[in-house]
Amino acid sequence: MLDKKFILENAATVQANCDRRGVTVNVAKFVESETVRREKQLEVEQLNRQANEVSKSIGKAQDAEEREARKAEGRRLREAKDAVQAEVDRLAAEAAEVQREIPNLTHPDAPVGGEKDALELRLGATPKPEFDFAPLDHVELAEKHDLIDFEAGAKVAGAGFYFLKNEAVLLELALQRYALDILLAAGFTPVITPDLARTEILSGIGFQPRGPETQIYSVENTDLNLVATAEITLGGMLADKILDADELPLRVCGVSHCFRTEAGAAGRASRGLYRVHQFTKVEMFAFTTPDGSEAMLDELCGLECQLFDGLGVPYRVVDTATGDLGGPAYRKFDLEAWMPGRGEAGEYGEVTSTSNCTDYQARRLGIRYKSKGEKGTTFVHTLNGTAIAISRAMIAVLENYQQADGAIRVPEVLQPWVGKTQIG
RNA sequence: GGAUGGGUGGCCGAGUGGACUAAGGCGGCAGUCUUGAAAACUGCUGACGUGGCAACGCGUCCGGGGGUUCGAAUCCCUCCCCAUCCGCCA
Repeated sequence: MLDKKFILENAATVQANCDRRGVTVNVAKFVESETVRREKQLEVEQLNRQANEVSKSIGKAQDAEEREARKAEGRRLREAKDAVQAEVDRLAAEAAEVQREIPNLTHPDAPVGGEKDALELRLGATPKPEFDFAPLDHVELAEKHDLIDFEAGAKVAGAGFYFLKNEAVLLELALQRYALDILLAAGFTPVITPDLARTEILSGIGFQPRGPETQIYSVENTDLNLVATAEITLGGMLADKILDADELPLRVCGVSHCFRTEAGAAGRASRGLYRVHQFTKVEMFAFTTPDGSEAMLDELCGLECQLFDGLGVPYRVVDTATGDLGGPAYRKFDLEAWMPGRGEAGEYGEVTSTSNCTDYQARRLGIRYKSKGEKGTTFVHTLNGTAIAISRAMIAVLENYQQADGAIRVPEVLQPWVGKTQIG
């Protein structure tokens, strides 16, 4: 979330930013509640100070009568304080409600508009494959080679779940190892995170688990939720910590399962593995100083490119438009892989996403840093990026690597872990 | 699931109603000594909010919430979390 004082002092800018992002928020209402709250808060502090003075004087009272008189005075002051405090609490809740809805600021270079207005920045190293046959989509390929059982998934857990079988299992593990090796070389600390997290952590990262259109599965009778991404657990890992400036930037990568309800999403574009309720993901996360986050966003995006160039999958990089940014993101780059079986004659489909969330998450999670020899603390900047989301990477690999005879070649970088050069 | 013990500043840890203005230590910063460093010694050193150019002042904060009291880290209620042991278990 944004700093209260910042919103007060830049109300017009904040409102304009919300409008550009297509988020309906009444910033003026926040300003009104917060302004009055501050005035009332001063009253509370005055009354507290007076009451404290009275309390301290009681021990020095000369006689019982004076002591009783001062007790009464103290009681009166505390009651007066409680009344004003109640008003302050009400106003604070009112302001907080608006504050929670206000998204992060936006990078000035981000394209303005909606999903269609994403700006293509560059293409990957691998050209789109030229097929002299009609390519199959991953669902057909998976069926042909007995790689995925959607029917059993639906029976056991419902539509959107699946069993991976045979080489698909080896591919999943190979993709994880492939990503981890590259990230280890890039200085990331590998982590396997919990697959569940407390509501408080989810909302710190910017998810709203109990809302009506939530993407999040919650566990009944507990405060736990299935995580939608390891971004949640990796950010939460350092919640309430004060780091040393020397430790920054901190790079961690987490392996977790990801669970998403995908409420309201269905249709041809969601066929097969593309939009599922559960998948495995290797996620990058970084904590930086404020002046280090822009470079880190480029670093994370560069790693995503390295990963997909290495896999030999064609892709493009896009700069997400303002209206399509999630609340915490200041700027977001997506990699869209070429999926020959998608749509009528192949389409790009999102496979990774990397965001600079500046201090928006850190402020909620209480993650700060301290520089040697300086007083005070500063909120860190947090960034996240997909290394490999297994299900979508698997679509891209299967569809791009299919052969005329129906076999699927295994990308060279995965062969050591898959243990074969082709499937079928 | 059962039993017990815990949650206090960046970290460790003392503190059972009024000088807590939270002891002490570690760490950090500055200085003395030293060619330099280390050691030793001396001093400073929590967070957030608020007012002030500043010195500094005021308020809040001892896991969360509620209560008792003129006054709570301390007493009461409640919830959460952590540790250890037992039971069960991959």
